[in-house]
Amino acid sequence: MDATQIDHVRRFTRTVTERVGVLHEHYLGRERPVGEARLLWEIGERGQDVRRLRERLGLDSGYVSRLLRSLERDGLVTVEPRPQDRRVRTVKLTEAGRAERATLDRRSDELAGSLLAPLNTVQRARLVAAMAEVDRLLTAATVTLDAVDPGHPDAQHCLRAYFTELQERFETGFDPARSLLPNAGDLRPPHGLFLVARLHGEPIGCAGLKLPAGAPPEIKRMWVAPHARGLGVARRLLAELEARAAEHGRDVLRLDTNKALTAAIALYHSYGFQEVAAFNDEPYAHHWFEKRITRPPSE
Amino acid sequence: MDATQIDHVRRFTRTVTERVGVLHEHYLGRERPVGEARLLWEIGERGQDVRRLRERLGLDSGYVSRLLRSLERDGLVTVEPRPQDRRVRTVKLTEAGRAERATLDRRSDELAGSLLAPLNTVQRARLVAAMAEVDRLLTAATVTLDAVDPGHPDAQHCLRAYFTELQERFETGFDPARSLLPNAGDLRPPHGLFLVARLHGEPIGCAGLKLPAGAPPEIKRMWVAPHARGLGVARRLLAELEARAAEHGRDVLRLDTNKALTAAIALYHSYGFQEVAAFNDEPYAHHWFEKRITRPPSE
DNA sequence: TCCATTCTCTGACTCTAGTCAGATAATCTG
DNA sequence: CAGATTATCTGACTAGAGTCAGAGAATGGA
Repeated sequence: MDATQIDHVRRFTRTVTERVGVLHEHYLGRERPVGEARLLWEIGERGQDVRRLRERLGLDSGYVSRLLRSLERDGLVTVEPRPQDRRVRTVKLTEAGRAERATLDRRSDELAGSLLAPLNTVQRARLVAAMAEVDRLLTAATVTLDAVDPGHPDAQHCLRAYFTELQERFETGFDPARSLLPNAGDLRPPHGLFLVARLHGEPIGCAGLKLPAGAPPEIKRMWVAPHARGLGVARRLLAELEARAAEHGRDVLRLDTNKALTAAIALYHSYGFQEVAAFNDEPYAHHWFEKRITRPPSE
Repeated sequence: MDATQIDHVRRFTRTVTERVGVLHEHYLGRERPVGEARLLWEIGERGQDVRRLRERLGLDSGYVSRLLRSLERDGLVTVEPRPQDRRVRTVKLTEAGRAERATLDRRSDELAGSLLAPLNTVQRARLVAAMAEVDRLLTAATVTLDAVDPGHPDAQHCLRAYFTELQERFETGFDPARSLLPNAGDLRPPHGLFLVARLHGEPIGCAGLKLPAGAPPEIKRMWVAPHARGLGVARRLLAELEARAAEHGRDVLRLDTNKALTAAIALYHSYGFQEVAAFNDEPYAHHWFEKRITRPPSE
């Protein structure tokens, strides 16, 4: 990370906070305080639990409560206990609330328009492309990787989604019980580990590492949610597993995969894996890969 | 401006305000309120007039005064009347103020670093490049063009800078009195007009249009400050003059230029001007251009 | 010289945004 | 069923950010 990079980022944050920040206030913070507007937005068309709102916006419970009272007074929302659990309260937009949210929506469009308006067609296209790139990479930078127990709800969520996807994509279908790793529970220390990738707290990907005694470690159950693809999450998962395997003193990494998973196969190649002869009799595998582990790539 | 462009911009502002905005608060708003920090930053190493600070930050005079008192109490700045005009007060950083500003500076670097940290080398390079592009184009979008009297201080500033530059770049030097337009005062209605481009209120470029009765309008005195080049300001000035000439019912636009101004010549070509035979005897001109005016390009 | 103007400051406000310490009600656990 | 836990609410605060109406000093112009 060199000084000119830092300098560019600083210029960027300065320009953006000045230009976008100021306009943001100007367009969105007009007749409604920003806190209420954010809440109104986050409630969404279909309603939300108060608890979730608090989590999503990272706000104090008392504060949210007060904001909701204010929105309620203005007739924009209704707050009611959830029938199944009357401690939890659910917020819904009223007709007026929906209308207010729609104007916020329109303001957002106006803001976007005002940023583009002074530019000519070529500049606009470039700005939009650059913004999409910044958006994508900043989003990628907020993805966190954590080792969790394979039984953790987030891990289970990813595994279920993974199995469903395999079921759809393999020509033979997929039944985890017939695979060589029927039980993901094996992917916990000391026999392995399991990583979950999260974006804004939501699980969006996973990868497991099997650490058999006396045999090379194997990558298993790697998956990234469709909406999170293109962020480099899979590559980060690979790098993290490689680093962890190295920490365990291992010097080679293995994996097997199905011919239907073309994107994954391309990733393994580009990440430095070499195709090798079958080293197990996984019924769903068509390709086997191996990579010698060095120190984790210094950055 | 289509819907997917708007959508990309909206995603961008959302991601950026969430990620950059939050970190900004976290890193910069620590021991000092944001208002004071901004002020401290804007004072700069060499001191500033209070009036200028107010203008730059767009703050109420009472508010700035209060912020300065607070910084003064903390021993970070000294405020003194300016000897020439004792109404105006000038703020200077003390040693402690300079130190505080340096820590803000370091925090800014840390913020930038934290944005880049989770990414790998390739992603970093891409993010930085995209940020530089966004920065450049958002800056370009904040440039304003206004018709002013050629005698306006901002116009005079640009003309002086323009003449100085020509003096340096023409092999023969340049003396405005020997040119065909000795007096820029002719570039005011009804015989012409004069545009000034400004960025954050500072003049960064200009262009004049001569509207002689019975002859095609001519572009004169077009200049963009070196630090503002690459923002498409010259192109915008051309487009604006073209539109104004069209409003005056004119259907052709002319200009002459010196062979030393290669970038300008390239711009004229790419903007649709055709080189023509000399239509005047401007002593400093080597090339003469003409363009038929249509309706201003619709965007 | 006097009056208008410019620049800054002070006092008295307002509104957001948010924190913190309980109180209360519903639900879960043993 | 008692006690712990969870989800929400209320009251009492604080700090930041800014507005507005003058007051007062210095300066410029007729």
